[in-house]
Amino acid sequence: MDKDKVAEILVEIGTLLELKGENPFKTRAYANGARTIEGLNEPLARLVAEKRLGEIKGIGEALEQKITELVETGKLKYYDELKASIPPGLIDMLEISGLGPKKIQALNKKLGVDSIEKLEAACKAGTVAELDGFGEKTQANILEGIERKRTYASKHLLSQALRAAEPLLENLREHPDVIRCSTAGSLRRFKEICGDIDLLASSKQAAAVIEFFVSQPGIVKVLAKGETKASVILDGGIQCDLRVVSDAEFPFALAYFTGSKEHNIVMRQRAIQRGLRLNEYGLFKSKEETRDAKLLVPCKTEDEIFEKLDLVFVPPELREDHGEFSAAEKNDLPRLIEWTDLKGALHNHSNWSDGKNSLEEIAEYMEELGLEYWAITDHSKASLQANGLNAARLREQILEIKKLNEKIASRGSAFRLLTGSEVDILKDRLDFDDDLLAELDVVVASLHVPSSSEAENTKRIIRAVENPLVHIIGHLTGRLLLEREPYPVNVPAVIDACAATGTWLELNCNPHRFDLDWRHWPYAQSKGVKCVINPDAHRNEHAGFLRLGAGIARKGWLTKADVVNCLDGQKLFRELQRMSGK
DNA sequence: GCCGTTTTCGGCCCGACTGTTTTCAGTCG
Repeated sequence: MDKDKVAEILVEIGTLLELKGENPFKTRAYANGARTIEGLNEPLARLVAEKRLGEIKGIGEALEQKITELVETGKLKYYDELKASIPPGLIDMLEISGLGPKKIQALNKKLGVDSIEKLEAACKAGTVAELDGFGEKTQANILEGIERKRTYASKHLLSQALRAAEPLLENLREHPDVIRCSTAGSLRRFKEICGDIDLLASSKQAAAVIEFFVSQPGIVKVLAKGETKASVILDGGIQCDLRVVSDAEFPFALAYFTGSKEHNIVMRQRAIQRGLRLNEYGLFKSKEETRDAKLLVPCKTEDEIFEKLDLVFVPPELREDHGEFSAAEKNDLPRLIEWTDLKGALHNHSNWSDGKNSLEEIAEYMEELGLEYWAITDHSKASLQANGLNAARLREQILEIKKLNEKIASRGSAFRLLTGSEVDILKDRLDFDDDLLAELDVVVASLHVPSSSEAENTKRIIRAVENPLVHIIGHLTGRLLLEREPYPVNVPAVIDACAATGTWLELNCNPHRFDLDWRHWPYAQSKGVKCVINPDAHRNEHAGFLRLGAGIARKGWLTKADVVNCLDGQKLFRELQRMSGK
């Protein structure tokens, strides 16, 4: 069993224990263990075989035994028994906002509710309101929560969350009572999927800012509104929370609301170890709760908070407790890539296959953006649904692009379109012969019709990796976020193969894909495998995906040196030619 | 369930908001 599946089961055990009313620290131990396993850079099977799991922080005796059983037998008796003891409907109920383990337990024990349907019926019959600790209001909120869960998914693409957040932030910024404001939460950390939007503002007039916020256009419901905090549902179903603090508190609140839960726990632990207390209002020289300004360790920015905890500044994207603390302690954090480092892209489409724009339109637009190169890699003939090019049309396109490039050069511009193909990885070969591939500047090989077998997919992809004419493996796992699971493929094995041949791996920055996932990049980087951030653009506006892609690359700890399309035109052309032996 | 320069037991991050209460439990982030 692979590490992702193991991690998934550990998370589920944590959830099940939570529903049983177990000690919350115990349930957290499972969630922590899952994250630790997920973030391993070493093959889990090897750690198990060498009995070294226990050496990892966060994995104790009990978890070591359970993970070993999972890896060696593919099953876990403890998990199966636990799962059988809890009606599956209770887990679904956890997704209703306002319902947690305690309430669900009470509903289950006293009313026999074990599914969302039964819960809805009980609410409508009025029996929920009669329970101790419940009331009319709670009953109504549960019904509303059920309705909301049905109407809206509670997960949103990063790009959608950004689009919804930007106008709100813009308006807040212009409000006269707002001193500073920022996104926070998963959005600021650049998670590929956001559950909600977190906004933070500083002001001397918190109440006025809250009032202003809840009256914004596009708000369909106000869920909660207090003196310093409001929660609303936006058109489209995204929940948005605003917190308002004083300006002195702002950096502390920003750090607090940006870090993942796990990151924040470590931050607070570091404060405690230093005899301090950290919360969203400040860092205090105190062991008890306080907001006493005399005890405050003043910090004007987030940098200073990290400094006081003997850390260098950790960029928001890294605040996941995925190793940033040990690196920041040693001043060993990488200088992450910036989106402005990107000089072009190597996987894009035109109206010759399934894209919208013509070659001329693309060249003009990308040159205008200040990019140095843009590869046209239309689909190959096997992708019928995408109007893939056959050999004759591709050769025709190569000529077109050469002519267009001459025209651009004659104007004295250094911008170039590159010829290329996104060639299908077929069952036993690539969709084009090597002769044709050798005529192209860039070859991206992608698997579009995977098999259901991991071994088979991995074998096909590695065969493409080993073809010296293939520069890049496109969207390695084929996932579509919130739509389609990744197809089964042994990612570390492909990374190892790329390391051996020098083949590049794509970070497809279409916001529906973000494939390869950021969690895999530290391993790729450790093996010296280079990344190419590609928008897979099907229309000119998709060039904007590059900015998102750089954010995801930052989340994967990548630097300018790790990303091929940070090279300027000349260097990149030389690299492409060197790889294919020209 | 994990962990240890307050160590092998007794801690484990912290505060806002809501609804049900009349001092607090549950939930959320």
